Amino acid sequence: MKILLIEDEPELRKSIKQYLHQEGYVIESASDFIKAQEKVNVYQYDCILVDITLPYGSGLDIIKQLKATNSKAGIIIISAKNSLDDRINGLDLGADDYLPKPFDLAELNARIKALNRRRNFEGSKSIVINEITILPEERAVTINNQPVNLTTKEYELLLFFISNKNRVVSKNSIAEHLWGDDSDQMDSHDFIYVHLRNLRKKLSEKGCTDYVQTIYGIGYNFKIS
Amino acid sequence: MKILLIEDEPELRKSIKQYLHQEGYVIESASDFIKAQEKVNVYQYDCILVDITLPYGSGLDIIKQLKATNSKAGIIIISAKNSLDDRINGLDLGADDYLPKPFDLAELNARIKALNRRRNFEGSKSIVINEITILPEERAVTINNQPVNLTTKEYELLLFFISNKNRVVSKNSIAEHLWGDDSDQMDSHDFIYVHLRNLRKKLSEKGCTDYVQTIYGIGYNFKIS
DNA sequence: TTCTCTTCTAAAGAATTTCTTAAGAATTTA
DNA sequence: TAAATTCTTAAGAAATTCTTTAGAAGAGAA
Repeated sequence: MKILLIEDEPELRKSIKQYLHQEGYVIESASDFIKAQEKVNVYQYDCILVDITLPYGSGLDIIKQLKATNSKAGIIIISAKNSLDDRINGLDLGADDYLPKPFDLAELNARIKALNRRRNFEGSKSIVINEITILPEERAVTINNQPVNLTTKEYELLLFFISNKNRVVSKNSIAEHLWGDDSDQMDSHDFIYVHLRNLRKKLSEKGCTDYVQTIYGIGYNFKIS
Repeated sequence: MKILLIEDEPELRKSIKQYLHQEGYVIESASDFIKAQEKVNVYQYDCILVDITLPYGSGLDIIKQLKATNSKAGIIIISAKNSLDDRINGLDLGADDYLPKPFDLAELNARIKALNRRRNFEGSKSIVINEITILPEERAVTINNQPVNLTTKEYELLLFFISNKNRVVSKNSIAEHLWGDDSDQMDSHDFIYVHLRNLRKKLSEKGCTDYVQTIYGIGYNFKIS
């Protein structure tokens, strides 16, 4: 968890750095607009704390720049300028939160945590299991960067296995998860064999074998080391 | 461009709806707090026009709710209560603009446009996706500098795809965005196939193929690298 | 109005996925 | 080992979803 603090006032900068370091964050800082720009252009951060009034430029322009480059960092404005206009401007530009000075360091920490909670919650951008990568938003699966075309059932099956990795899942629990209520009304679950086979085949065609182990009479186990 | 109007006064509601419809927006409305809540919880809007004084509740609580759920909709307060307090309250809660009643419909339109300009790329001068260039202000699309004639639906469809690039969009979400309320009353969404086909055709005539990928049984994915 | 362009309806058939069935292989049990 | 059970694989039927076409209905402009 890497944070960039953009703040010109030395005392405040120092105390924030110290505090957040204690909280377990990796924290860097910039003391003016130009230094901030340099940092932002070169490194990636998970979160950026930015003051609006800076020597040589405005924090708002930093935010603009971050957004223009599609930075994925969360942005929290920390500013004494708590006029509504500034606040609205900042949030409009895409900042995630606004914290008026003076503020409690614990409050800042809470905001950072909340921001993280929010953005991790937005659905993890990717799930990586060795050579298998899943991008849920794209509903796409790649193995060694080669796309794998999975049908709905195959995709759901894979996701179910992965969310139960290194755990044995029964045929029944698979059926329940993939077919829900309908699974009761089905007189056999044999077609799971078919979907599983197709999934295994597609995975092994890309070189992924032995992931889904059969536990005879019990179920299956998606094993990853 | 989908707008939700929350306003209890029938006459005003009707005239705003009519006006904004003419301006080319997809517009839905809610006449009280409870109906507004239902709408807001279920659908996504680009912009929400909200009156503060409503039957069964306050518009301010709607705004709170929107912010709590991380809604990305722009919020414009339209209210007769133009006391400074209310205004500040609303803006503090995260509303983007405040329009005191009575107001000119043209003024409302201008505010909506300004809000859009601020928050999404509809305001940006141009959107460039490889060989595709879109000039939102002119509502013009070119491919390799050759103009492409798109109908309204095709244009909106393209914009919706691009604003969700590399993400799967379902047929339902397409319908909701392009037809709003009306999409419920339609017994099928098959006509999306037609518009999509026409869009694909026009794109491919200029050499743009394979942008819109079909995710069988799920939806579509506008893929750009 | 008449003309034109856009949007929607309807329907055929192509493509894809899902499920059924069944033969045979593997594993367990007796 | 023989029998019973469970799993793998394959082929194909059934169901679903998508593409494409043609044309009717509707909206807007001349």
